[in-house]
Amino acid sequence: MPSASETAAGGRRHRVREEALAEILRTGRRLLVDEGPSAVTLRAIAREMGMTAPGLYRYYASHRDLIQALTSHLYDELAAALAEARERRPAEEPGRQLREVCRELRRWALAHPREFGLLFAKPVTDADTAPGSAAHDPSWRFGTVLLDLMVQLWHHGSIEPPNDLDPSWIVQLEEVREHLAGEPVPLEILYVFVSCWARLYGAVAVEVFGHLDFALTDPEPLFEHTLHDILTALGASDR
Amino acid sequence: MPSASETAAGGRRHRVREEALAEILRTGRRLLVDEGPSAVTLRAIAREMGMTAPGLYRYYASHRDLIQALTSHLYDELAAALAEARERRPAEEPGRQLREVCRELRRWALAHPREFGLLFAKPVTDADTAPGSAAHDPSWRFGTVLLDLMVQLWHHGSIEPPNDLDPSWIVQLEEVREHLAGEPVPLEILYVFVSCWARLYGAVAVEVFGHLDFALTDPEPLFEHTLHDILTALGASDR
DNA sequence: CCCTGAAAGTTAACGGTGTTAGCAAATCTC
DNA sequence: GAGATTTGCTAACACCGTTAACTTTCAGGG
Repeated sequence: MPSASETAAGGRRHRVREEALAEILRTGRRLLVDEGPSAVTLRAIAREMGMTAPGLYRYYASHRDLIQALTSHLYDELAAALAEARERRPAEEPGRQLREVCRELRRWALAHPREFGLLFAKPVTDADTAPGSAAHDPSWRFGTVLLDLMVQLWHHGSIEPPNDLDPSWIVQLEEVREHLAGEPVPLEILYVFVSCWARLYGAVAVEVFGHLDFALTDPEPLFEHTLHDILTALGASDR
Repeated sequence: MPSASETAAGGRRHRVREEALAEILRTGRRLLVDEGPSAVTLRAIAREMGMTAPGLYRYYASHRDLIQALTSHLYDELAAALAEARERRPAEEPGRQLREVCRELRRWALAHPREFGLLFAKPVTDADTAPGSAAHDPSWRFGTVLLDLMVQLWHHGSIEPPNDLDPSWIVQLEEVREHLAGEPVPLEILYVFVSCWARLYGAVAVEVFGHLDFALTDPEPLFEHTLHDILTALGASDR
């Protein structure tokens, strides 16, 4: 029988372990923010926590795993921030909700550029995110906030589907469809979703990665223009 | 007086040095492509070249400098590829030229994702590219290929300037204007250029960085759609 | 022709990194 | 309290960037 000091979350031992796991990630993130990705080192994290590097192997099997866990955590944090932004507008107006969510994505990215870089500049920058890896699910938890909202928008608004849908896409789009709860979404509509996501990602990335610095100090108006285009494509014009 | 074995490029000694500099970069790039950015290491490069790591310091002052030189070289290669693509269409049709150049940018990025990542996912991923650093000029040599073509397009075509140009942009845009040869370009037109660059970068980056993999196997039609939008905004519709 | 001096490359070493093996202590379970 | 499990340690290995000091190579001037 479990000891009396247990909580609902299953065992005191288990609880302090969870706290240690969290502190490792917290420390790693602080290093990431303060000194850049190359400073997120097992020894540095251990040093900051007052322990030695090999001790961390009781919590993460490798440096790679630790970074992956941090990535997952950040995806969740971003998804939570987006969900919170969504709630700032009534559910009856998914257009306004989506606008708020897109703005929050940009806001979060600008406020946390290092974290954004870890999440969204990765697959090519270093180790490959395997299809079934631990970073896959969290990335979906993030993306679903956007996709679900687009589905709502599809119900409320009037998306005009493209007339020329490349047949090679159908296979992959059907896999995406399975990830969406509720009634099935037409593939043409999914195409619009994907193209809007591409546009949104591009608008945020080009700014956060510094590829507008050569010309603009404040790209916000440009982003707002892009956002307007996106919402129009989704049948949710300015009001 | 110089020895008889000299070539036009100034001294045999100097020539073998240039070749060594080039081989270092070549080797570093091969490591980048074959094993990822974290494998581009002084010791690995030296090992592949049959020498020892400290020897490389006769050529580059630090690992950072070497990476920066590699970055510059890749910017130049990309710029050359774009220029070559431009020449595939007659100068009288800057619209077709620009389309070819944009396609070549995507082609190059997909064929060299690691290199693209080094060039275009950097400022946030690690060390900061200082404003006056050596990577600044090469990045301009690349960007100018696009900007010059847009200027040509402005002369030939009909770009409709936006009616609401944020006043805070004027200062920075004027700095961009100085980098362009020939007659001065109106700031409103420059705004269109910048917004098209943002769109182009986003379209390529979202694909190369793998953020369409969840949905699409072949994003080319999506890119072509984006490209059509870009050319339309520049007053160079499909034909 | 040899002599000089710069350039190129070497080895040895320092502190940093991820990672493994083996051990000691603390803590939970019975 | 005894046994088992978890947690953290130290020592060590291979790799990294970087520096210092040394040797070798070799172009060029007297």
